[in-house]
Formats: sequence, structure tokens, C-alpha cells
Amino acid sequence: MIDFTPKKLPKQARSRASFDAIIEASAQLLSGGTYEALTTNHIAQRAGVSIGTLYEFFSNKETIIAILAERRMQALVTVMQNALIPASSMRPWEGVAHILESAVATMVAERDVYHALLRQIPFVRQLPAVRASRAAMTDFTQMIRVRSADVLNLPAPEMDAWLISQMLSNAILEIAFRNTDAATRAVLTRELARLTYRMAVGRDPEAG
Amino acid sequence: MIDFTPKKLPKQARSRASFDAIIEASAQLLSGGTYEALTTNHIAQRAGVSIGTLYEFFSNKETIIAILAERRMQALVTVMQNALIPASSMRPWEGVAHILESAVATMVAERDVYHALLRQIPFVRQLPAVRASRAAMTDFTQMIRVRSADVLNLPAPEMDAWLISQMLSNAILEIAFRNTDAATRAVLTRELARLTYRMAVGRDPEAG
DNA sequence: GAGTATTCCGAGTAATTGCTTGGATTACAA
DNA sequence: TTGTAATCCAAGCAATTACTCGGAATACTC
Repeated sequence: MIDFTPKKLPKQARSRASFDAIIEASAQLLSGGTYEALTTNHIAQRAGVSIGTLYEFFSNKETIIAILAERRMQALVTVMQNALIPASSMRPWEGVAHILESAVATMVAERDVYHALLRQIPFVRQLPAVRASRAAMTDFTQMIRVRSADVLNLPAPEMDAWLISQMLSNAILEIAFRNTDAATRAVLTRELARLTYRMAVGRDPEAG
Repeated sequence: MIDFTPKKLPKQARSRASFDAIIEASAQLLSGGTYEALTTNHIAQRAGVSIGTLYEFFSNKETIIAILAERRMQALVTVMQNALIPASSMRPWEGVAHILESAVATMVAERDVYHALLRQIPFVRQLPAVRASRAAMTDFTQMIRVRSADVLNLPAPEMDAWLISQMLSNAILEIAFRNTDAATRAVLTRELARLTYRMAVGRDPEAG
């Protein structure tokens, strides 16, 4: 729909630093304020750059936070992909738990930023990287199914995959944004993995 | 946090009509536009009322849509509660399916309004009625558990209840906002009920 | 070192928009 | 009927804010 690519890409080291500073300044401001209160002049100021420079590279405000969102969501996918390696040698539901835990941890480290992006800015949900992260979620749940011997088949596999990935991605947000201690979050995340196993496989992972 | 009660309540029939017109005009404008494009002057115009009258009863723009949101979410809870009666004489997972179906149907009938409220306006999530609707969701999933004979116990019942209700409420939004035909939506909703049964009980409803 | 491209600057503009205000109308009560 | 409260009106204010523009400063190239 909308084009969220930069107006112009920085070509020298100096402007590359400015470009980055602008994006990270936005993150800083989002974490500690609302999206509503975020203004381009503030961003420029925080980035130590003039407003003119800002508009040299970004054609509008949305582009800035779109790029920020892409960065963070890409980071999230990478974290999950890296967690996939150790996960594959665990028991299926604990592997998923491990993947979910790393995702949650990544978001918790920048809770307010992720919260602002995913819960306060409508168009972020439509960005490619966000969709990609959801697709990754589908892959990971597939892992449970293929690695579990006797899977009770569901009548509509694609629909179930879609439903489960939607529920999972939403649930990890709820856990990450929730206001509790790390221990509770950990238990919640493991329980989530267990519930996911129940959904995908049709029985409890600890059941005979 | 913020006080979203009307500035003044209408006392005569005439103003009661204006009050209502303002709220429903907001709904009309939300359905067919974005929240961003919603202005108080537009609302007044659509309601056939002057901007002065609008501010006679509502102290600010947020209050208007907060009241609209409360109305719609209350309607949703009512629909679900009414669906509870026939549901109680069905097999557990089909009872839940029935409840979810009525919830989805209610939202689909005003898709854009619910979408705008719940996905474009950050503060709506914090309104009492929205929280209440989530609480209702918890109750309904409890229904499955208590009516299913041999339930595999989960280690942390409250956490699981919370997780399941979060996932359910998010999932019905995803289904309702999804761009498909009614038949697909119906299948998705039933599948969701089935997955919920799997989560809550620990086995498939159709399994021996 | 001249010439060109890139980067930076920040005062100012244009447009939007939530909301006020002072007064006109209408309903109700005694 | 008369006084009071409720309701309605819309021009316009005040504040915000995304973005432009003309030009200065800095970096690259030959």
C-alpha cells in the first residue's frame, strides 16, 4: 500500500550515523512516552540532528518508525532462528518453550518500544517483517507436530496452523507486556509451550 | 487513570437524542475511515448537531469513543451470555463453538467499528468493558473443564486460565477481522473451539 | 585546489483541529 | 405568564506539528 522506504539513502559515514541516530532516537522516545507524543522535531533533537537533516532521508514520520519496526522485528526473528538450533535437540515442547522464552526475553529487554510499535501504531501490523515473524511462528509450531510420533490429525491443517500461530504470537506479546517478575514470565512461557503442544498434538506432553 | 465519564448527562428527550446521535455518528465515521481521520467537527456534523452541543456533553473526544466502546463491548458480552443458555445443553466443545460463533457474528456485523476500536485506539484496551469481556471469556473456558470428566490437571490453573482467555479473545478478533467468506469464518471458529478444548482438557473432543 | 555532490541547518509556514465562548432558543415549573 | 434551567449554535481562537526552503558547511573527486 504505502511506500515506507527511505527518501534517500545515506552515502557517507557522517550521514549514515545521522540516519541511525534518528531511528534509535525514535526508539528511545517511544520507550518512555507514547506514540501520540512523538514528534519529528523531538526525534531530530534527541538524535542531535536538525529537522532539515531528518527530512533529507525520511520522507515522512511514518517511514522512520516503519524502519525502526522492521529492524526490531527482524531482530526478533533472528533470535528465534538462533534458538532453533539448541531447541532441535530438546524434547519437542521444551524446544518450543526455549524458542518462546528467547522471543519473550528479547521483547522484555525493550518492552516499551515493542509495546508502542505493536500496540499503539496501527500500520505496524501490516509491515512485512511483522508478517514474517508470524510466519516464523507457524514454522516453529510445525516442529512440534513433525517431531511428535502419533499426531491426532485435525480436519483442517492449514486453518489450525494459522490459528495456532495467531494465538502464539499474540500470547507472547501478552506475556512480554504483562507487568510481572521474570520468574512468573518464565512459568507463563513454559505453560504456553505446553498448551501449544496440547493444541498441536492433541495430548499433554507429560501424559503417557 | 483517565476519567471517561460524560461531562454532563442529558436530562431532556431532545438532548438525549443528541447524545445518542453523537455516539452513533462516531461509529458510522469509524466504519469507513480511520480513527486518525476522525475529528470532533466531523462527528458533530454527521450527528446533525453543532460542535458546541457536542462539547456540552462530552469533555473531550476520547470520552465519546470510550462510551461508544463501552456500548459495543457490553453488547458483545450480552450476546455471549445469551448464547450460554443453549450452549449448556450441547457437548462442551460445541457449546463453546456456539458461544464463539455468536461473538464473531456480532463483531462481523460491525467489523470496521470493532476493528477501529480494538486495533487502532490504544486506550480502548484498558476500558472496563473490554477487560470484562476478557473475564467472560475465562468463565466460558472454565465451562469446558468442569463439564469434562477426566481432565488432565495442569500445574498452574490460574495461569493457564489467563493464557487461554488471552488467546481466545485475540483469536476471535483475528477471525472476525479476517477477510474471508462466512463459511470459512464458521469453520475457523469451530476449529478454534476444538483447539480450545484440546488446551483445556488435554485431548481431542472427538478422540475416544 | 577547483568543482561537484552530499550533508546539514533551523527559522518559518501552512494546515489541521480540539475546544471555548457568548449568546440565542427551547423546554419546564410555579 | 414569567423566571429559570437546559439545550443548541457556530464563528473563531490557540496551540500543535509535519514539513519546506534557501543556503551554509563539509566531504569526495579529478
